[in-house]
Amino acid sequence: MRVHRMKLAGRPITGHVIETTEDLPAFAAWAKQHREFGFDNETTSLEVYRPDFRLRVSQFSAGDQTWFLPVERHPRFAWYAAQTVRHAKRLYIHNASFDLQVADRHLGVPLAETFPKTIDTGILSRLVDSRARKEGGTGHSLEELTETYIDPIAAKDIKGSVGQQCKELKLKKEDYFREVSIDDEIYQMYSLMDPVLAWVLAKTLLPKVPTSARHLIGYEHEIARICSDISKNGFLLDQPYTAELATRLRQEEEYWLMEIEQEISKLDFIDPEEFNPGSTDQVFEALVYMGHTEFKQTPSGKPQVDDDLLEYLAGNGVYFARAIKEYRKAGKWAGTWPESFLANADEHGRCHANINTLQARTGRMSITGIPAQTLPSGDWMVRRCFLADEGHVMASIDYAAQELRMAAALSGDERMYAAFANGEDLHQITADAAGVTRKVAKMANFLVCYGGGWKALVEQAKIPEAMAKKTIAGFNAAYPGVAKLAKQMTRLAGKQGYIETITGRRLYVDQQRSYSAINYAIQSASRDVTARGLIKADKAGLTSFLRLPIHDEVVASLPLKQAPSLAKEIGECLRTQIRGVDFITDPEVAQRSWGSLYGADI
DNA sequence: TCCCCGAGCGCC
DNA sequence: AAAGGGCGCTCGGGGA
Repeated sequence: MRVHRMKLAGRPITGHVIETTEDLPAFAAWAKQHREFGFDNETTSLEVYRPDFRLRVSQFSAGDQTWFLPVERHPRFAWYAAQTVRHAKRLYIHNASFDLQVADRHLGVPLAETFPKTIDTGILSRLVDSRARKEGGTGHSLEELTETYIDPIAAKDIKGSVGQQCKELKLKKEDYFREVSIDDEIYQMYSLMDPVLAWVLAKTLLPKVPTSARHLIGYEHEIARICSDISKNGFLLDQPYTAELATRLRQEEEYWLMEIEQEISKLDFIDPEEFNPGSTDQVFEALVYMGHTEFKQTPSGKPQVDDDLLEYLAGNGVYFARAIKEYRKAGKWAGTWPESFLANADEHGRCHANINTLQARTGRMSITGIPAQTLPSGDWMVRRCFLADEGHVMASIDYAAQELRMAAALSGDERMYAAFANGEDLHQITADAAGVTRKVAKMANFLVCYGGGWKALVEQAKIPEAMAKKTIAGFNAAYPGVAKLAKQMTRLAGKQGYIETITGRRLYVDQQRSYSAINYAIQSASRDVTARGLIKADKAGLTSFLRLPIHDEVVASLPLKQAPSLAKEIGECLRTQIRGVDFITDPEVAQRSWGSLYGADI
């Protein structure tokens, strides 16, 4: 046994490092005396389901005592870690979705057993203040929370020591946790402190959750458990198709690169060998040499070379612009999607998305790993990479105009309410009121919910100022209740610095942008509509069919024969009513691939 | 060399 | 009066 004497906020902390099986009885005796533990794991990476992933250490703490079990050393260490997790009545964990999926997969303690007794400090932190640090909040990393709530010096030490060690060991940060020796003193002390911090943070944060949001604590843990189950399910990848797609896109990229070099070699000013078409600055320079002088500016004042500009130039016969556009697209598509899917797949060819259930400041979820919320929807080729399970077909269950319905529910606008109740076309109503096309009116409808104004509409719809102003005025005339709500919420946000959603969530709003309050209220409450739907679907025993939640949609893999009825059942679970407004869903069943919901024929 | 950030673009 | 909300990922560039 090795003992580390540490300090946190002036108080002594004793760290015990188990080295041999002879140390285990002391750990067992200590663990037996406690029912509440801070819990954490050190692993080789964050990708729990990759074949080369390993659990290295499990750490438990209670009060000022903390223990380090090097489970990679001996199966008995893992057994003791599993027993302690089982024996606990309460676990305090920072970002529990990760550690509990680790415990599920590598210690054999199922999510259904661990989640109900867990307090996740990541969840608490987001209920106290959902903002990232750069948005003016505390942030949500262990280091940031420690700095804010416990001990700034300890926080700095933690981060500093690992950073310094990386330099000393000549390791990149991403390699550190895999390569560092388990006997390393700094690694041990860093690891020993984490569960202590989770324990202290939990006790500190619990009373800081606003009263209105108290009831969300259990609810958010439930959602986190369901989404962990969905992550664990994984999404089957069509590996041959995906590999072929990646190759094809890289070939396209190569082709366009040669075309670009051709064009550049026509200029005397630039060496084609030196030219990098991925660099916005260099593309700008080349365009200037070619005689183009009109550029918009980016927010930081640099010349803007975006798709709009390239498209415009390509339309005017500038082949170089077209080549750059196609080159960019092919490279981005290959790298962001098919190649990353292949790299992410587990040994059964399944990709496990990492679902951050409270990522956005509005509480909206985000998904990494499979960046599911960013896949192209105008083209099926990327979604075609994913398949329903053997004997299954893909289904999508999405809400019809979820956010606009929320605008109706929150504002109580009679015209909007009636439009939904009677199945009228909301976009047409705005179009008629403003005397513009339905397409422009539709943009305006969404824009107003985003807190936007006529200027944004000019940009998006590419229409003259006067028409944009007329459209926004038309919207306000058609739905006066929404305009009134926007005004009210803006005023409230400006006055108290935050708003409270209909589910009780407190959302801080930047003073300079208090107009965004209405969007926060709509987006956040909409997120809770989907999240409540997930809970209902889970209670109905449908979680094993779910593959991804995507804002206002759930993607599922359903057994072929029961697919229509199961899709309908999921749809019923998601469906709800708020203040008399129906949140209806539209279940859709297609073929085997996700792409078949977007036009692919398989 | 590593890390962070802005620009750009994909989605809801 | 007007104010476009929320994400993830990649790349290049520049600072440490």
